Amino acid sequence: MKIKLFNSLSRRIEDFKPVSNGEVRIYSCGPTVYNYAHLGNMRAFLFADLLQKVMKVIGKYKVKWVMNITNIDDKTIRDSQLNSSAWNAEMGVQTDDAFDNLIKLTRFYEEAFIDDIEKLGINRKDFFAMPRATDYIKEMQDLILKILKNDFAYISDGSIYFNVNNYRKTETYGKLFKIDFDNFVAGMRIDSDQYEREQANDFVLWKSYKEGEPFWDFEIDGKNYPGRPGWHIECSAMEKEILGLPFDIHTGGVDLKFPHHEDEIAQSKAGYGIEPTNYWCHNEFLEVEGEKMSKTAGNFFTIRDLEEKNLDTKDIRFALLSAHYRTKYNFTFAGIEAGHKARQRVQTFINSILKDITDQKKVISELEEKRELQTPKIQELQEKIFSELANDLHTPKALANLFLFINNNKPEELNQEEKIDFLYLMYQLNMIFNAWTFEEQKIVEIKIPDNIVEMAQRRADAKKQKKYDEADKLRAEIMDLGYQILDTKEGFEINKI
RNA sequence: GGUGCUGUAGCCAAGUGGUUAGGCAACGGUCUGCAAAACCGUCAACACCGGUUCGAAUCCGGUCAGCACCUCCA
Repeated sequence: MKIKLFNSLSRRIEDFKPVSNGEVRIYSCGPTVYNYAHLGNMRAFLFADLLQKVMKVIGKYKVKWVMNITNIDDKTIRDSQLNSSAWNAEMGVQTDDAFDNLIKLTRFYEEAFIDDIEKLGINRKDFFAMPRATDYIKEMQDLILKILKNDFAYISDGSIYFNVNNYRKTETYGKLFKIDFDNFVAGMRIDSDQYEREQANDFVLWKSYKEGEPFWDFEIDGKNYPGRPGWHIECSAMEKEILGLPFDIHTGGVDLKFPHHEDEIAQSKAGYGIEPTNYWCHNEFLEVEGEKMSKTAGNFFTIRDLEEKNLDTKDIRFALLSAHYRTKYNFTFAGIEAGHKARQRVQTFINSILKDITDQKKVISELEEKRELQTPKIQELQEKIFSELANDLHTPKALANLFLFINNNKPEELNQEEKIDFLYLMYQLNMIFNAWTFEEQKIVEIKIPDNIVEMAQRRADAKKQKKYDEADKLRAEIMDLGYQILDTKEGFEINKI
């Protein structure tokens, strides 16, 4: 199915056409690993994951998905410095080697990051690569040399800056973000080091070495400029090296449009002579109870925080995916609960279908095999759901269609073929949403301890004799022991909670 | 100041000029001694004021309110 995407370059929804047939190359701005990623970060990564999954499942593309790990920047350096208060024992022992400390700290948070996204249903195996910035210093230096050679950069006080004014003579600076240059420059001068730069809005490509910081040698025309890369150059070099230019889609949060992505375009054009990508896709922010969530504001939740509050990470994924990625998502605990209920309703429906299938085991084991839908009813449902997802990843409408189907169809009214088709469709859909399970539904004989069964029996007897106080008391006791009594027409059931 | 976004029922959230978005909650019902679960049903909205139109949540103008980015930030 043809995919449509909103492209930040044109500010409209466009038909997606890959650079090479049948393959999509995606680069996603990844985390800066100086702390645990928070839920707001996660929305960006969930969006990127949604995109690559839709490309695979609905677009039938082969996907190369790259997400970088920014492990060198002001914050990773700050927090890894000797005697930093951000250091903890799990990272190891600090040495007087700044680079060694940097790697220890960032590897620690990198591992934590991957754990966290996997909890949210993002599979690390889906990444073609997760390059670390420090592994591509050479490539960054090569790009900087090219930009210098093309006269779009200058050296000042040991640092190297991009010359925006020169660039603007022949190129557009402000493709993703309309810039009012008069105002923009004036505003920027206040906080910037104007003595070092020809223009306040010139951004840094290479920062000169400072005492106690990790650094790399950089020889230009026989002279060494020890230092480290600027933030924007990292992505430009890595995406070219790993994916080649131009690749298909670059993702990130809306805040990255400027300056980060604007600068990526400029660097790539100025150095390689080509823009990095054909489609820029940006997700909107996540807010908490209507307020912006950010690292600096301190009102953020990490995945770990939410797990401590006993939230199911599957519910978090589902809730975030049930809003469109280009609208602000308002995170509330009530919203997560609503998402949980909604997700369970679908699961219940799937389970009732499974219950009615004659050879469940076989059907489940064959779900992952390629298969054409046979029944018009489910074909129609698939068409509705898939075309919504293909239309700029419209998950809310896709889910609305699913719920309409569930509301209008009873499991027992579907015939055997329709049931199998439905399961197959849901299996496909689950490759995107990662919210449901397909497990054999049987009357499971859970081992209930004898004393619990005995108590339940006593409660049933009490109930029969209309001694409800006693019955309720026993029910409460059983609940405290971790079991739940459910009355049925036949008698009662005991479930482990 | 510049750039941009948003304002839809109790809450969340789609809406591409005309026909039920959807979810949660609530309420009613089936089932229960009561519950729980499940299922069935009901319910409501378009910030405000003008305009265009046979018809506007949707287009245009204005007003008000909120938010974000321009500074590290997904």
